[in-house]
Amino acid sequence: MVDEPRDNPYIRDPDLDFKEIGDMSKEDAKEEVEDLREAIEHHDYLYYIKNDPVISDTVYDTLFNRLATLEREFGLVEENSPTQRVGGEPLDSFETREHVREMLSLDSSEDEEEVRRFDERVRREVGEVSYSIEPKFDGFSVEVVYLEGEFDRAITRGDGMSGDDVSKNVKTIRTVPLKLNKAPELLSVRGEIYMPKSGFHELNEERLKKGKEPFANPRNAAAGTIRQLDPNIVAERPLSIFFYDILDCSQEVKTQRETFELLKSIGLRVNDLNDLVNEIDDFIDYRNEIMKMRDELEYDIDGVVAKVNDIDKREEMGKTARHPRWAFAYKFPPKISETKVRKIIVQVGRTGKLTPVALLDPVDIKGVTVSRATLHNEEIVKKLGVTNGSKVKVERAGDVIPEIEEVVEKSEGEFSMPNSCPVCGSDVVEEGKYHFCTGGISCSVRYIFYWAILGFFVSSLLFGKRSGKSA
DNA sequence: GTGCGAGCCA
DNA sequence: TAATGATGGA
DNA sequence: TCCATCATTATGGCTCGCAC
Repeated sequence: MVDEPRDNPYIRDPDLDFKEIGDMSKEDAKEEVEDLREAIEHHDYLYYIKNDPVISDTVYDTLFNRLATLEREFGLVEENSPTQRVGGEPLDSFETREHVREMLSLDSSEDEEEVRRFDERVRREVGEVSYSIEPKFDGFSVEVVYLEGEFDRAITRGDGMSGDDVSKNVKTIRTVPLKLNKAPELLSVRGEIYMPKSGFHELNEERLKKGKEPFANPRNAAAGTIRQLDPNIVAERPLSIFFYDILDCSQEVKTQRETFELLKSIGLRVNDLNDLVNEIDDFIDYRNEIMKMRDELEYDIDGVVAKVNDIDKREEMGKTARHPRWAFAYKFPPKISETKVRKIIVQVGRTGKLTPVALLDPVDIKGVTVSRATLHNEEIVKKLGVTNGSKVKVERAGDVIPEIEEVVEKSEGEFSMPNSCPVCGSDVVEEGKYHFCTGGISCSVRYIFYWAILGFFVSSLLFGKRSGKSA
């Protein structure tokens, strides 16, 4: 638990009878600024993280304004002062930065059997284990680094090795502390940024009033917000964060449980639905319990995660190129909707591979309009029996990728791959389960250069127009 | 002001 | 983000 | 046979920069 600062006059029943600025020396101001910062940090913690404020909003605002005034009048503005959350100059672009350690994604499935197989593999490799279990948040993850207990930087996941430095934007998030309490010298943590459902709805109402397009769903609103170059806009959007992992820490941590305890004790916001179990059955029950609560939560989740609690055992299990081998996400079943296939089209990829894609009557699946779904190859289309005009069940696999589940109502005819390439007209050949365009380079070249030529044409027009004007 | 591609998130 | 299929190792 | 890995394909929403 974060300690209450001692000998600070602005914690409980703050004295708001401030000295006249004209009567103060710079030393006086410095002292007061330090007390105010410490107090405001603490009040932020109580308000945003513990949800248990000890002063009213008006008193808070008074303290905040006093701090801003002193900083301005005496030239005491500092980067990690609470007053610096808001505002700042817009960036030209984001800098790319390396993570202290790679940020992997989790292996996952909706299938209970897969979860049991994961458990068997774990026990085969490292013996008896307990699992730390927690919800899987549907936001986007960032690395946040604290040095000497002070906020240093925040980096998006990117390709896992390095990402964009979005520090200025992340600093506007009230649930991200700028200073930590008794923190290790070096601490790099992973957290999930999200937009609370209520904030999302309020934001959309405001946007409608202003005649702007509402956002489609909280996740994309949050992801879009963090890509804003102007932190002032970010500051007005309701973002929040949960921290859940340590990437690097100068203090030894032995288990996932200790991770949560450490994060909490230094003032980082942690979700409280996590638990510890010894049996995989308990994890499966947990998933079903959380699934029932899903709609009542203030944030979107797309499943639950089990992590081997003991960190030595994790190291023993290691990782693959994409996932740690000691963790597994048990996802919720995707929402299934019915719609009609308007038409099956065939796309040609960079390598000349032909892929059938179903164009659908648009349906809304959990805040996303689905209007097309890949059918992978001819064999799969035939196995499913998808034809133009048939009624189908669609889901979003992993709540992301549209996928045709089954045909509900067939229609006339049968799909087959065209004999000639829909892009260049060359012959099409079969290679295993796939079809390829024999136009080879000339097809893909034509495909790519079509745009290049168009671009050249347009730019030469433009060039002609400009030189005409200047002449 | 609008539209489109690139590049990002999942 | 997911699914697929080829490939290579145990 | 089982498993992991790789390359390739695919979706939708969002912001930004640039062209018009």
